[in-house]
Amino acid sequence: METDSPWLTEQQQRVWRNWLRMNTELPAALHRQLQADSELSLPDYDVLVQLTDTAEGRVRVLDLARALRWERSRLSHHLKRMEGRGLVRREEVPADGRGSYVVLTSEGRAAIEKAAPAHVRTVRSLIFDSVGADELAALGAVVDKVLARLEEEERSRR
Amino acid sequence: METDSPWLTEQQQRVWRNWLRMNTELPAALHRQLQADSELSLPDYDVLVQLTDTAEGRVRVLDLARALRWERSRLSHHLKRMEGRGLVRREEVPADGRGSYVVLTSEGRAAIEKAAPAHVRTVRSLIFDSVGADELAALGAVVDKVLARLEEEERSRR
DNA sequence: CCTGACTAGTTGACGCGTCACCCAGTATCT
DNA sequence: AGATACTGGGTGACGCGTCAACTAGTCAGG
Repeated sequence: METDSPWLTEQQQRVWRNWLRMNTELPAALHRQLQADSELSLPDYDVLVQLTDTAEGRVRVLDLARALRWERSRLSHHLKRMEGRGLVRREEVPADGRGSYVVLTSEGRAAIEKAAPAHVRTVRSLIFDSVGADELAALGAVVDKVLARLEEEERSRR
Repeated sequence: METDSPWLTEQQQRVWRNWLRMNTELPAALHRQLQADSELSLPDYDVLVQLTDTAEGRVRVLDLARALRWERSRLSHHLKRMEGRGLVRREEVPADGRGSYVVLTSEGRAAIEKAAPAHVRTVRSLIFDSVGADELAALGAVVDKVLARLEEEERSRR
């Protein structure tokens, strides 16, 4: 009814619109920088980070999907493209005929080592350099709350 | 601000990762809800909102693109799909043989009127219900700063 | 009027992401 | 051993988004 009003307050609307806009423009800016300084996309970067974090740069596809919080299908598509560009390679799993490993190639390792410093610099420059520790804490609190709600919603969906 | 230290602090990393995750999961959740309650996608919704905000539900394509901050190409692609589903219609502009109007059809109007309440409810439930006015202000401040940096970066790019 | 620059909008190709479905290998139960 | 279910992973189709190239209409200068 009118008591819990169906719309957003002025302030909420303003923050919401800007938030949405930032959420489209920030990834776009990061993507541009990454493309300018390397041949990597943002998702490429995420995959390569996971692989470098792993001993031997070798992971089971499903483990990688879980670490990235990606769907198996999405990862499969993406790995196919990355494999085509020589960034990763697939290997069979001796113990399980269904599974496969994803292995970081030397090109892949070289690519992310080349790209990482400028990428981190860009993240810092676009966000953290202008956001103090107190603001960061407030932001973190909001993000955590929204994530908690999203998880709640996800649980209730199953 | 220590622009020379190459990595992020612990706190910054934590907030950054959660932020990224929220930025992928929040649109996904909103999209799911919209699809469940209507036949609209999030971009469809944005387009329809603009059209209903306009007198007569009739806008020049370029004006629409500017209002949405979309590229002309993206809008053109999207309008083609929406036109195929009967949500909008194109009309010629008498005064300028190049241009065209986008017109909201009655199906389009019905679709967004049906979808809007649940969508707003979801936004409120996922975000604003758990974020107080003080936190909202802090969030707004951060968002504004990041947007300012993005605009600065965009200007320097041209 | 004609030519050249500019503008409105479209198209095609490609990367990204989801959904529905498929396939093959493994585990289990009898 | 054979039927069945489950699991790891892949595919195809389609919507979304960007980039580069294109078409057609307009406009300004000669």
